[in-house]
Amino acid sequence: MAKTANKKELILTSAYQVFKENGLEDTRVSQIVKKAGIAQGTFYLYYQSKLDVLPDLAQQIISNYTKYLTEHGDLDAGLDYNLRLAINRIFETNQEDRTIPSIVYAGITRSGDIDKWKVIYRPLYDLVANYLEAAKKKGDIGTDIDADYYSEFIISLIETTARGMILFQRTPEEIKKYKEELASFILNAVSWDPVKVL
Amino acid sequence: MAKTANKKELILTSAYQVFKENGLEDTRVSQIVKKAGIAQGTFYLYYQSKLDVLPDLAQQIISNYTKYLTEHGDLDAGLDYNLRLAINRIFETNQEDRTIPSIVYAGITRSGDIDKWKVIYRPLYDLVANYLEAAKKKGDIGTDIDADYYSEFIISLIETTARGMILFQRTPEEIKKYKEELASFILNAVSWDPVKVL
Amino acid sequence: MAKTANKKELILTSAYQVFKENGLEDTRVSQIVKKAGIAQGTFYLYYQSKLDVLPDLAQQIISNYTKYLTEHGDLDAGLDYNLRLAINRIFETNQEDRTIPSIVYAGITRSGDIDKWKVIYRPLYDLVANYLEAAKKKGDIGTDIDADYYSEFIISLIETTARGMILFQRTPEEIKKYKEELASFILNAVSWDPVKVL
Amino acid sequence: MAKTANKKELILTSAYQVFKENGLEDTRVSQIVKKAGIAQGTFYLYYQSKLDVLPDLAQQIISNYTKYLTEHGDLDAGLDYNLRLAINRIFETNQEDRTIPSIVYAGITRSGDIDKWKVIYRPLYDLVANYLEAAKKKGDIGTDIDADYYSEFIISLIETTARGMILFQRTPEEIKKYKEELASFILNAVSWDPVKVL
DNA sequence: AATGAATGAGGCTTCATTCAT
DNA sequence: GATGAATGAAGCCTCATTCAT
Repeated sequence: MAKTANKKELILTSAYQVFKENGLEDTRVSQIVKKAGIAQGTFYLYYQSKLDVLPDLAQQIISNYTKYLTEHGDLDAGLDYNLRLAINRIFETNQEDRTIPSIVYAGITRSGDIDKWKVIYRPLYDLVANYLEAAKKKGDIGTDIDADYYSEFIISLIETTARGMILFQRTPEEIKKYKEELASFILNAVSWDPVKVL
Repeated sequence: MAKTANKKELILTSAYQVFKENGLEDTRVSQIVKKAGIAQGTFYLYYQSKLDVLPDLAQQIISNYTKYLTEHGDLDAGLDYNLRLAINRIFETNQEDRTIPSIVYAGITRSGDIDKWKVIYRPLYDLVANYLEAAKKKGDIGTDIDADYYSEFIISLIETTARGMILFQRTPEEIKKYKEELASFILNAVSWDPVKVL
Repeated sequence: MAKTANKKELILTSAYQVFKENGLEDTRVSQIVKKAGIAQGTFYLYYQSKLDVLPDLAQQIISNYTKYLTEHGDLDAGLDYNLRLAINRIFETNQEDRTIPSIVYAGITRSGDIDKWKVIYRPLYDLVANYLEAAKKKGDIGTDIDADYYSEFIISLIETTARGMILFQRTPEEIKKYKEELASFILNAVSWDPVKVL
Repeated sequence: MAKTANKKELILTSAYQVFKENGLEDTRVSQIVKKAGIAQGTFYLYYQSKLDVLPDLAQQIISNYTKYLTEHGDLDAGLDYNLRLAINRIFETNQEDRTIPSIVYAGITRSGDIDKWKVIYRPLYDLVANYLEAAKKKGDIGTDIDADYYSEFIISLIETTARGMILFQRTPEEIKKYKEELASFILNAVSWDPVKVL
């Protein structure tokens, strides 16, 4: 039934908006259903609790990263370019929507279904791993690094640092500096030679 | 007054235990006071809410890291040695007590008093920055890296990765591998030359 | 229409099973329809609520008593024999299915249609009354007892006592003793002379 | 603290009144606390649910029977007198308050704590057993009857029959007749010789 | 400072019932 | 007749917080 997919979509969209407005803690199921224009009981037809929608939401967020980087990235442009693209995108997204770190972090932490999260992050990890493998072939970075582990470290570090920008309320100037230092740190980590901070 | 300090200590100790047993969400003030053997109202003489005790708890955890590394670290032993010491210590502590990531993260996220956190982490950041500066002087690592930023990245990355070990229930073998890769990643990031994974 | 009778039968059968498993309170219409393999709405085509099926269920239970006693009883065998037969049967049925007292009692208590219950019990009362009348003719029991009242007392007492066996979780030995004492009590009540407990 | 006993007493009193007005099913905890003039949460300091108060209520009801019979009964007056006193009292109490059978029956049925009920009924059983023993000594009734079992049967039968009066909405005339027949049934059951219905 | 009985707001969740298909 | 997604009223119960002692 088309209606079904529709209801779930409605819940997802409105849950995201309410989380954004009120934060995770202060979001009530009643607010979600009100915004979605559905009955209270309908919510429980699709999710068990407000936290239960987090994986689906995170799925969208992470997918958007992957989608954006796939569309705007350029394997030939070098690791440097693609890495900075990723940093910018993740920083900006977090900046625009301060609730994202909560959704993603709290979602992972509280979710009973941890395997879901592996699946969610997989495409993003693979994308970055591809960057690394391409750079290896071009001779830009060390051939002995393990792309699978390093891609995880890279994504984790970018996300964590982006989160810190929000938590500690960094100014735009500070953020700019952090992004540069972060890029240098990561590039150093993978490169044959240390990359100079510009 | 000794009594007063005693009560606060009691709350802290028992709060920690209850958090450990039940997790942050499922901890009730009533459980904390019960375990502490004090009256419900007494809790509010010292803390405003259960979340209000998190900074004090995190303070202890992070201080323990600093203390341990100060005692067991050795500036002359080289960055490699001290870094692996830090990784091991943080991984082990998280492994022994799975509630630590929640305490530290949720503490930061929910705390109204964000400046408190800067103070808490400062000594640990400084310690790692010292390692870097010492390594610079010895000519082990690049002189152009910014020790302040890099120390933050390093600590963040270790903590985030350690947390991942728990969340994704990594086996001891996997954890060992992760620790090695993580050390290599960080050492690469700061060194003149890439460090080979053993 | 055969289909219709079929659905009602399905509901009755599955309702009985669910009551048996979960008890009256904890039974949901959703469970009944699930077990019956029909749609939620279909239930309401035949019954107004879960309590509404109780009279039909009790009807079956009480009819089974009457049927069994009619088939296995023997007017010539004397009151003693038939009474013990009834006690055994009612005790055993209750023992096998602990939900029967609830069905019968709650059915009567909550049912709006009390006349239905008079009809349900009538055949069983009449059967016992027949036993008493036959015994009167044979001179075994007092001619001045009112068979209509006494048959009610007898059935009520057996059912109540049988229910007590379950509630108070009597052991098989205790139950045996209760059955004997109960038979003696009832036989004394109707006989010219007290009947000795064996 | 005197206050404590007070609150529990308040709950008990008002619960009884609300049960009486609305019946067991249609009673809400909110109604009980409103009538008691206490906060909703206070209720749960003393009872886990509305059903949880039933044993305490039944305790009072059964105790009242015992108390009344102890005060108005007369061992020397003979079993006949005391039995009719009990029948009258139980019938009248049930008649005055139609919710009593529900309280007592549902209380037993739903209570998790079945031992509580044994304690509640014990004094009443003992009282009737005493009547029987006294009658034995006077030679009024058979010496071979077991007073413990018979007293249970007698009380059960009176209560069940009294309940039937309400359920089937018997007229005062019918009730009178039932009481007589019931007395005769019970007296026959214990006597050396059948007692004539007057 | 310490106590702990009392408070009461309000979110969660269930589940009988409906009704468009 | 049959379906089952959707409804939404309504009651339970928790639990942080207070305050008289």
